[in-house]
Formats: sequence, C-alpha cells, structure tokens
Amino acid sequence: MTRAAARRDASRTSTQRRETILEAATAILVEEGHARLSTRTIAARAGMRAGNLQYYYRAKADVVRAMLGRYLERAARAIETRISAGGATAQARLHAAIDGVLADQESPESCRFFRELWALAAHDPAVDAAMRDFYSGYWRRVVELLLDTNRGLGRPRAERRAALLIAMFEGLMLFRSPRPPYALPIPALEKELHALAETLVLDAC
Amino acid sequence: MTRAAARRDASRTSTQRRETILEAATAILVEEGHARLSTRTIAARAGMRAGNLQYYYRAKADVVRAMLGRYLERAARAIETRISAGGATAQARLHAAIDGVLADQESPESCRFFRELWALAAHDPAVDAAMRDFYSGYWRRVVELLLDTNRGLGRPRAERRAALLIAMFEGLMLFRSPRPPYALPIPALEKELHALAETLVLDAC
DNA sequence: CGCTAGCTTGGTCGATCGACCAAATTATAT
DNA sequence: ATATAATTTGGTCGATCGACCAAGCTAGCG
Repeated sequence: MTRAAARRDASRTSTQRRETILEAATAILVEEGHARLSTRTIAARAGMRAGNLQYYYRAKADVVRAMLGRYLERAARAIETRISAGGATAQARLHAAIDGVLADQESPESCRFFRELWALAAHDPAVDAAMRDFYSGYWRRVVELLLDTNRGLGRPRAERRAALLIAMFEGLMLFRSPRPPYALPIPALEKELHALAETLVLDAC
Repeated sequence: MTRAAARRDASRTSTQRRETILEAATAILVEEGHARLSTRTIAARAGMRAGNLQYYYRAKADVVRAMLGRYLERAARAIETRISAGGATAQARLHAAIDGVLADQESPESCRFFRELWALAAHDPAVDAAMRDFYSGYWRRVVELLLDTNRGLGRPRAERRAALLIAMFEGLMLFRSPRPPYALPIPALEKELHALAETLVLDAC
C-alpha cells in the first residue's frame, strides 16, 4: 500500500493541500481583493503557516498561476455544459449560452473575481497571457455559435459581432460589481440583450 | 502686487505645483500601473521629495482623489465638446459621440488609465464613488442622445439600451489594452458598432 | 527499533509602503 | 533689515510584503 493511499485523512494528500491553498487564494481575491492577496493571508486562510505555503508553491506567482488556471478552466467548462444542454436548434443553444453567461454574472463572486483578474492582468504578464488564452477560446466559441445559427453571416462578420457581444458581457460585469449597480434594471436588460443578440445573428445587412 | 504674481517662475505657484503632482501621478498610473503608484514614486516623478508632496496633499488618497477628479472631468468635457460640434441632427450628434469615445479609446493611455481605475475602484470607496458619478452622468447623457434621435423609443428602453452601449464601450476598452488586442480588426469593428447603434436607436420593437 | 522522506514550524532578511515631523531654506511683507 | 509666512529637506517610525532557511515533527519503511 502506498503512503498516500494509507493516509487516514484524505484531505492531507499533497494534491488536496494544494487545492485548499487555491481555494483560499480564490476566496481572498473575491472577498478582499488583489491588494490583500499576500502569501501570508493565503496561508492563514488555508490554515497553515506562511512558510508551509512555500513548500507547496515556491513563489506567490505560482499560486496565482495555478488559481487562475483552475478558475478559468472551470468557467470554460461551465459554459460549454450550458451550451450542450441548451437545446436542439443552434439558436436555442445560442440563447442558452447567453443565459449561462448572465447567470454566472449574477453571482457577485464571479464578477469580483473577474474584476480582480483584469486588475492583476494589467501588470502581470503571466495573468495577462492566461486571460488572453481564455478570451481567445471564448471568442472562437461564440463565433461558432453565431455561424451555426446563421451561416449567411460569414466568418468575418461573425467574428466582429462575437467580439461586440463579449465586450458587452464583460462591460456589464464591470457595472454589476461590487455593489448594486448603476440603477440598471437587470432583468429587463437581459431581455434587451437577448433581442440584441437576435438582431446580431440574423441581420446580415 | 500679489505674491503669486510676483513669482519669477509661474510654475512655482501652489496650484501649479499641485498640477505637477497630479500629472506625475497620472503618468505613473498609466505607464507603471496602480501597484507602483506610491507617494515616493509620485514625488520623484514630480521632481520633489516625498515629504514635500505631503505638504500639498496630506495623504495619498487625496492625491488619488484629485487626480481622478481632474481626469474624469476632462474626459466628460471632451465628449461633450465632440457632441456639440457633432452636427445639426440628433443622429449626427449620436454618431459623433460614438466616434469621440472610440477615438479616445485609440489612445493607449486612456485605456490604461481606465483599466487602472477599475482596479483601484474595486477596493477604494472614494474612487468607486467618483467612478459611479462619472458613469452615472455618462449614462444619462447617452440616454438623452438616444431619446433626441428617436423619441419613440421611450425612456425606459432608451435607458436600457444606453446601458448596453456603454457596457460595450467599456468592454472594448478592456480588450484593447495594453497590447494589441485579441486579433480584432478594430476599424471594421467600429463600423459594426455604428450600425449596431443605429438599430439600437431605431428599432422600437 | 531506528531511518528517512515528507511535511511543518517559527523566525529572519531586506525592501517598500504611508505617514509624520523638526529643522533648514526661501520668499514676502513691514 | 528684520520678521513672518511659505516651502522644502532629510530622516524616522511602524507595518507589511515576498522570500528564505534551519530546526523540529510525523508517518511509513526496512
């Protein structure tokens, strides 16, 4: 029997410890912001000493990198799941995707996290690269959704409109968080957004 | 003769000294980011000692507040100027406003500055309040522009669509900066955006 | 049993931060 | 010229940061 398997406490495996650290880092980023994301606060939240955190991640940048990968990966998977379960027609899947993104934005944590990510990416090349990767895949996926719904759009136009859609989503996220937004009636806004997506995908003018 | 007028070097008036400080702070925020915006770096860039900076602004927050007010005020005035000079018809003024915002986004400094502002606002109540003020006025102005172009829209719908427009603008800014963006063909994108604004303001469906 | 590898502690290091202040300097007014 | 006010200097303070490391602890191995 290997040592790892023999552990009484499964939460003490090395991978589980790393997971705890990433969870702690995410929680701090969401609840207290990037300015308070220090090796010490992460360690404290993870229930360990600062020195011990360095045993699992040599540098703070390694923690950030891992946390980022974990989060973006999950976000991408969540959206993909929504799309696949969205319905039979391409149009239904498009609207399911929009609903998925909007639902994600309902959670203050998600908005917070992404706002902090933008802040971090502004001057951290590693974070910036990861964000680019994420949005690049995000964008390609939306382009395909638009094309699936209306082949007549043509790829260049679909690419432009996908970019506008994503920009609008991200812009909305800025205004949602952290406190109740700029007196925007979100539900009505979402209907408007669905209608807008409809024209974006149908109008080939 | 007053003291200020008697100064040999006009750049040594108290107000001019403060202006120098705010310029230095803005430059640092744009070129090096909010993480490097410290009282010491600001003072160094303004050509004075850290202690002297505190003579003009008691706390770092005061510098940030003043810099923010200065910048947002200018931004608001620039857009307003564009609109007034935009043309005779309401529709021409709307498109002039869009061009103005897009032109502002062309400058990397502007994108940088706003990205850093969003980062600061995330956990600085004063910055957050100032941003809210700015976007609140921005939003109201766009609502009026939409209503001027097409009375038939009705205020609630105009408010929603103005919000979507602004969200799209701010979202685009995120993707523009700091480095060449996500392979987005910006000129074509801007045409698309004008067309989209057209449907937003005309379609009353 | 003792050995060893994995894990954890607690402390230190140099750097940077915002803030504060007494003293020195410079400009203006009398 | 002298007194007064405005400005500038240079240094210190306590706090926090990322990183580092020697020593101690623990669990499974032979």
